[in-house]
Amino acid sequence: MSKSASEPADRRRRNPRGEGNRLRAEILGAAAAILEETGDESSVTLRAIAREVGIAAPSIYAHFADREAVVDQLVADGFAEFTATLQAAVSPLADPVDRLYAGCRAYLDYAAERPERYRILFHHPGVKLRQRQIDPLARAQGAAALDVLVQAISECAQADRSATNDPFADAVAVWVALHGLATLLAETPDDFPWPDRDQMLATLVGRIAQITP
Amino acid sequence: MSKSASEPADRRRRNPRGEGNRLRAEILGAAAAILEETGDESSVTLRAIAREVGIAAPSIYAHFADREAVVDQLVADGFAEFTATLQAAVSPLADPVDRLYAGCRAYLDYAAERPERYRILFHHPGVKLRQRQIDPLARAQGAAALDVLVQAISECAQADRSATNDPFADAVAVWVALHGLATLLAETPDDFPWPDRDQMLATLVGRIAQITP
DNA sequence: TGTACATCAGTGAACGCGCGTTCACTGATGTAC
DNA sequence: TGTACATCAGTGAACGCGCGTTCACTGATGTAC
Repeated sequence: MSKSASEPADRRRRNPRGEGNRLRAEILGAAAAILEETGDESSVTLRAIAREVGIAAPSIYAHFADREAVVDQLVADGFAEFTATLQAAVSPLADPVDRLYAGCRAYLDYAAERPERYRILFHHPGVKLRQRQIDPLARAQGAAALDVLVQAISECAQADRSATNDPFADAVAVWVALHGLATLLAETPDDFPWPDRDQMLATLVGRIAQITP
Repeated sequence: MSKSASEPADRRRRNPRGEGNRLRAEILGAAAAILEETGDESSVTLRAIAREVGIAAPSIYAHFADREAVVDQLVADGFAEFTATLQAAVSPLADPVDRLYAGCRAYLDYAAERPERYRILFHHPGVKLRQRQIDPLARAQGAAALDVLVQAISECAQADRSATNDPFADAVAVWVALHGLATLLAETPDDFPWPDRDQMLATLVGRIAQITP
């Protein structure tokens, strides 16, 4: 009916000349949606993406070299988003202990809200994939995410709020614990008797980073 | 050549009447091998299993209802094996702190030696799978594995070697940390600057379970 | 001991499906005149 | 302003593949007599 030319939801209207990137973004969005809905990376097929977007499958090749390239971009974008989320959670706070806990909470929240998106950041199925070059940008983003924890713990130590004498090792330990908690929360049967989330965080983060009470 | 009748490696000799279970075991072994080699559950196909064992694919249906049943059995057997490994590591030791650390070390060793086998214990890809009934036996085995940690920490507390006042919550926290460490050790790039494994264990287990020095 | 026969572990061909990818193409859009 | 044309975003048919699963079957094994 109403074919108002500027309607952004007016989907299958072909994109004007310079704006091929609109389709590119739609492809990535559809891929992310399928990943989250199915909970299975192997369900993110070019044909499923094309169905979701409403295009023909070969149209994707104008924007990505192959299926692998789409998934790689999903991982790269996910790392950027994840790291930005952590940094945004930490930056407005002044107290170093508050910053540490806020970063950890943001970590768990991200994993809870986008469990599959989170998962693909740290799991690359298939031996061949694991031997493939890891995108250096994604790598840097991952390092930046870990650095949020390293910095927070260092600040705690400087403010005499942490007894750590190896902030990096302790940040890695906190990361390990957060990763375990994030993934197991998503996999555990509904009736598993999880302790309270904040008690859990206090146990894991507070004790591992040796936060003084 | 030598067709010595009792040769166990004499593969494609048809099994005698009552021993159809021999093929069943071969199927599971092949499935486990494929899983570990490819690092990808979706590579464990009935046809791949049949190729590996040296049978026709439909032969599998005499022993399993469908592909799903094979993977389910892999998970169930994995849980039994994993739990038995933990218990075996703990049982010969007397000192409660030694028992706790031995259990944790066995946990990490199992995950390092059979990374994919370990992974499928705690990750069920696909939303539908996650809604499927979890095998009650596997569930009980999982609870028994966690119980190794709960008992060890309780014993530490009773021997005044741990300051915990909630052994279950602290055992869950240790489990979370072990799971995170086990999975991240397998996924991290080769040049990631991991702290020493025993330092890592001391940090995670010692601090979380509040082991007194 | 010898023979006929029932059992049942395993087979081979076939099905329909969804996939990634290729290829030659179409037709709306923007531009040159 | 009007028309011819080049561009290029997106198409539709087709390919070969590996998959799960079905079906009617085969033929070695063990047993009954």
